[in-house]
This record gives sequence, C-alpha cells and structure tokens, in this order.
Amino acid sequence: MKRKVNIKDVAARAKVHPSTVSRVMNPETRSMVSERVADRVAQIASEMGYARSPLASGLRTGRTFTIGVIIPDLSNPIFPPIVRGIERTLSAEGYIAILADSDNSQKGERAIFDSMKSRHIDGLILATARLQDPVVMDCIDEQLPLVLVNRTTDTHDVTEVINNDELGIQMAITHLVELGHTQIAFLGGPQNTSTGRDRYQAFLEIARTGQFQLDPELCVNCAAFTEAAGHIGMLGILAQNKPFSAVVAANDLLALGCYDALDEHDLSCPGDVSVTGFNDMPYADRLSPPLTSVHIPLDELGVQAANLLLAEIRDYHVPRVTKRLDPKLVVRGSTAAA
Amino acid sequence: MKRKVNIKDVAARAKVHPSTVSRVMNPETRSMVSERVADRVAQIASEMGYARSPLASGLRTGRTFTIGVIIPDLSNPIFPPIVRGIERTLSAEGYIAILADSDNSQKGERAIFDSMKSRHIDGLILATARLQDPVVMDCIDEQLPLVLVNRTTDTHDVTEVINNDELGIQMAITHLVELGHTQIAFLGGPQNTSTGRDRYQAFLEIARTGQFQLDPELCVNCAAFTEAAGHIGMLGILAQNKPFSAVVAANDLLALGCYDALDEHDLSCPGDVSVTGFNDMPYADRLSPPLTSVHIPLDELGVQAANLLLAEIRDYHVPRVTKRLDPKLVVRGSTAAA
DNA sequence: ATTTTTGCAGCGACCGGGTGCAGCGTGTAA
DNA sequence: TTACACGCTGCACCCGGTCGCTGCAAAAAT
Repeated sequence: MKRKVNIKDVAARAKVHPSTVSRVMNPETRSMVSERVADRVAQIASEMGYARSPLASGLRTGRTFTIGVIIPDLSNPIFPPIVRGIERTLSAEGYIAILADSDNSQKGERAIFDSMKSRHIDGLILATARLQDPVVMDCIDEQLPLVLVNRTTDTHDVTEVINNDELGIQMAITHLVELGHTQIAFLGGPQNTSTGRDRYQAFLEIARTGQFQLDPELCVNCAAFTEAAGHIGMLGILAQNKPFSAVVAANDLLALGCYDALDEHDLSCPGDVSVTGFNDMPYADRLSPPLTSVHIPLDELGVQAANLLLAEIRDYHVPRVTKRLDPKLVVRGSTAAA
Repeated sequence: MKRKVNIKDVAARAKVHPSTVSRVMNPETRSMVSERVADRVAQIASEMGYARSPLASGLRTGRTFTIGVIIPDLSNPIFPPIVRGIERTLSAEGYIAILADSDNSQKGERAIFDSMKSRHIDGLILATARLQDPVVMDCIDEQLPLVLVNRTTDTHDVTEVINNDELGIQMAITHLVELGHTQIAFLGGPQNTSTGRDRYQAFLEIARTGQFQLDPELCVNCAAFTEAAGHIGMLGILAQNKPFSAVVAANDLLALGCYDALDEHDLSCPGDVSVTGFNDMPYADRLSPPLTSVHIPLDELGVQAANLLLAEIRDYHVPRVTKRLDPKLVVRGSTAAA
C-alpha cells in the first residue's frame, strides 16, 4: 500500500504551515488565506495527489459527510427508486449514503441505528418508521437531523416526505365508481405503519361520502406489505361469500397476492373483479393483467428527502415540514366496467 | 447534542489508564489484559454507555470496517437482491456498506471510487466492471481488496463471483430446440461487458454444435441492458424479414423490449415467437406472458461476494478465485412449441 | 509620525483511540 | 539469594486534520 500524501507533506513542499494547507483545502476556510498562497498551495497539493481525509477531519469537527439510510426491505420494488434519488442528490453535495436494510424488524433497525450513530453520521433518512418509533425519538433527543420518507409517525416536529395517500385512495375509488362499481372491497396493509393506517382511514372516510356501499367485513388489513400477506388477506375476503366487484389494494404487492387468490377461486381480473394497486411499482405495466395503480413519484420522494435533510444539517433549527407529494392514477388493464 | 462518553471517561471511572480501556474494548487485544481488570472495565464501559468510535480507531489503524459497493444501475431489478445479500453478510461481521450507483458511466464510477478511497474503505465490491476497467487496475495497484460481482474483466487475478453464463445460454437453447425451434435469433447485450460478451460467445459456440440453424444476421447486440435498447435491437432483427421462431435474449430487460417490438409487429409471444430471458428478475413470473428465463441466484451472488471480500480483507494474500454459480432454467409462458 | 485596525500565517493543543516500549511486581529456577 | 522470565499496566507518541490564539507586518486612521 503506497503511503498517501498528507497535509504535512504538502506543507513541507509548499514551505507553509500545515494549518495553512488545511485552510486552503477546505472550501469553507479558503478565504482566510491570501489568494497568492492559496493558489500555490492548491497547485502543489494537486500535483502531489493530495486528498483530504474525511476521517481525520470528521474526528475533529464531528461532521463526516455521511448519511445513514435505513429501509425496511430492499426487495420491495418501491425502495430502489427512492434510494437512488437519495443517493444521487447526496453525492452531488459531497455526501455519501450508508445503506442498511432493517428487514422489517425493530430489533434490526435499532442495531443498525446504533452502528450508524457510532459512525457519526451527519443525518438519517428513515423509511422504516412505525407509528411509534423509538429511533425517531432518539434522533430528536440527540438532535440528529432526521427525515422520514414514504412513511411517517405519530411524533410531531419531524421533517417528512410522504405521498398524499388520501388523494391516492380517493382517485382509485373515484375511478372504480365511474366504472360503475358499487360494492368495493379493501385490502389494507399493517396498521402500525402510516401508509397502512392512512390508506385504510382514507377508504373509510370516502366511503362515508356515500359514493359506494361500504361493508366493513369486506375490509381486511394484511399483516405485511407482501404478496403472501395479500394472498391470505384476499382469501379472507373471498371466504365470506359476499358480493363485490372491485378491490382497492393498499399496495401493489398486496394486489399481486390478490391476483393469486382470485386465480384460485377461478375469478378473472378484470372480468369478475377489478383491482387497483398502490405505488405503481416498476413493471406494474408489464403484469398480467397490467395493474391499474396509484403512481407515486418515488425518485422525487428520495430527492426531496435528501434536500430537506441537507437543509437540516446546515441549520438544525430550520422549521420541520411535511412534504406531501401528489400521486396520480395510472389506469391499466386490471380495472374494467362492472 | 449530549456529549458522548469516551475512553478517558471510562478510564477515569475505572481508575485505569485509557490504553487499558482501549485494549479491553478491542476484541483483538483484550487477551493482553488480565481477566479481572478486563471484566471490571467492560462492565463499567457498558454501564456508562461507552461505544468505540470507528472514526478514531480507523484513523490510527487504517481500518474503517466500511465497504464500498458500486453498482451500475439500481433500477435494474437484478441489483437490489445482490445488494441485499451483500449488506446482510457484511453487517453480520460488523462492516457497513456504502452504496453508490454509477449510472452506467465510467466518469461516475471514477468519481465514486475516488470518494470511497478517500474515506479509507477496507474493500470494494464492484458490479460495474467493463472488460477493461481502470478502477480494477487501481485496486490492484493499491492493494485494496476487491471482489467483482455479476460481471468480470479481462484482468486476471481478481476475485469474482459470477454466473455460469455459458451454461445458462446452453439451457435456454436446449429448451428451445426441444420445443422444435430450428431458427433462433439472439438479442445480445453491450459487448464491453463480460455478461454481454460471454452470453454472445456462448450462443455462437453452441450454434456451432449444430443443434439449430445459426444466422449471424439474426444476432443483434444492443447498446445497453435496458428495455429501450432491447426494443430497438429487436426491431432491427424483425426488419430483416427473415424467418425465425424464437429469440434468446441476454437479459430480461432486453426480453421486455423484445415483447414491445413483437407487439408492434402484431406478432404474439409465444404463439408466433418464443422468447427466453436471462436473470429471472423479480416478478418475471408476473409478466405478460410470464417470462421463461435463466434464473441466477442473485442473493447468493451477493453473499458469496461479501464473504470472499471479508476473507481478502483478513489476509490480502489469499488466492484469487472465480466463483461461478450455476443458474437454472425456469420455464414459463413465453416459450411454446414451434 | 504615531496609533489603531486589519489581514495573514504560524503555533500547538486537540479530536478519540491504538501501540511499541519501558517498568514493575511476582514467580521460578539456579 | 540472585538471576531471569513473564504477565500486566502505564507512558508517550502517533494517526491527519482543525481551530482558537498569537504575533507580525502592512494599511488605514488620527
């Protein structure tokens, strides 16, 4: 391993004090050095291939230009686009992302968080939040900049970038009603997540406006946002032998599980039952049938989260905001007239 | 921000020298301290909530327990499972992954690599490799542990975990031949990547054994592993107006582009043309039609890559190996008898 | 001409741990 | 009783930048 050139090497060659080199190499302090000296030092530094060590400077300053990103499940196709948006935005500002998958476990999340904390991350982007989430409290206690993405919590005063779920559910229902559906089932997600709860609440809320017939027994909340859970949930709905002609799923993966359950009951989609998803995951247009879904600007979610976090890092006292991005409905082959 | 307890605080409370605490807290040096003292110090440290700072120790030792992971495109669905396998394996050993997406650009990859280098990563997992890749050379020059995953290079003496592409292509062809296809087209990938080249070469190789009719003009290599490129490539094949009844695509996304092109020519799959993909991306079974594809153990690819890297970190002089995992063919609805 | 201000670069402690070496006390063999 | 070995702990310096302070000289103000 070739020895790296350090600040002292540059200083010696430029016949200045190491601290002068330090000031030159740091954009924020460069103005403290006369232009003549600065240029010469910068020149020599680049000739010698000098690169600042974020480790050393981080040790002194407490800032590492490192951001933690915790997601619940990388194999859920909505997260890669979000992560990508985050990563792209952060790296443009000189930050890097350390990514971890909590595997949907509280314990895992805790361990990851501790490991990240010990590494002195400058901020955290959390996509795993439960409605009550100890990690969120910890961040607030320690004044660690935090942004929630996709999901939110019951804790106030946290910056978050989420989808407008109520609007999304509204659009799905309106679409189905316009197609003439009057008996609509709901396949929901885990109620300890904001996405699960909010979409469920929105469904109930809109039902109350009387656009369609609400049957509480046709509303089933699944244990997880997975195909398997959706499958089980949908079987539960079908087992009741009640009439319905459409299903609003709180998530695309649930909708896929729903496809399976319908298949098993020899029901066709959209012939017998129309299905709407939520998230518009990549390749939703390629599914069989192509899934009508509520499209969320995933990449944008990531970009905004990263930008808000950077703002909070620069000044911890910026006001906490909730960015609610509007989704749009993408109509495809899984919905048809009643 | 509450001040963190450091090694000196613990030392003072335990009435020992800081260096003793240091030795106790580091598993590798703990044996240098008598068991009595070690237990007491460890006890006090945990009471005080002491956590070692990887930054500080990294500065001294040059080891940061941080691994760089560079992938070409996180939105390509084969990468999330690989990343997940990597991340899971690394974190179990106390390492963390810093993830970056090179966006398929050499320049981007370079910049990311430099940034990672300056952060003193202990090793690098690269999924972006071109056949000639300067980053690979750099790693060797600097003796930075490196493992290539999914793709390989022309450079020797690099540890790599890749799929057995020849076997995969072989299985796809055999399947089609058994279905009675005699005129088979090939939709290849970029020839500056190993996966692009190897799959193409395998196709030519197997053609030479005479199992089917090879028409070089029915072999088109696309500019990228994307749907758009596959679409264009397939249109090129169709434009020749030559007879063929099956297409072997070097990648699932190319196969999707192929679906589109067939659609535009009012050809049905598998009715008029059978299509095989490669990678068996998540939800390939959900596509319309469900894609017959060569399944690669993606998660396992990541796990093995991480383990090999850890071995190389522990001892840089372990022999370089090439792990070639065997794929298997998953037959679905996109292939049918000729 | 003298004092005051201002700008610039040097100095050295410091961040939080790691590590070679010295010193010390005890045990053991000669 | 002396010599030597050995196990443990303390000491001091190191890693690579950063930053408050100081001193100095030139510029500006009086």
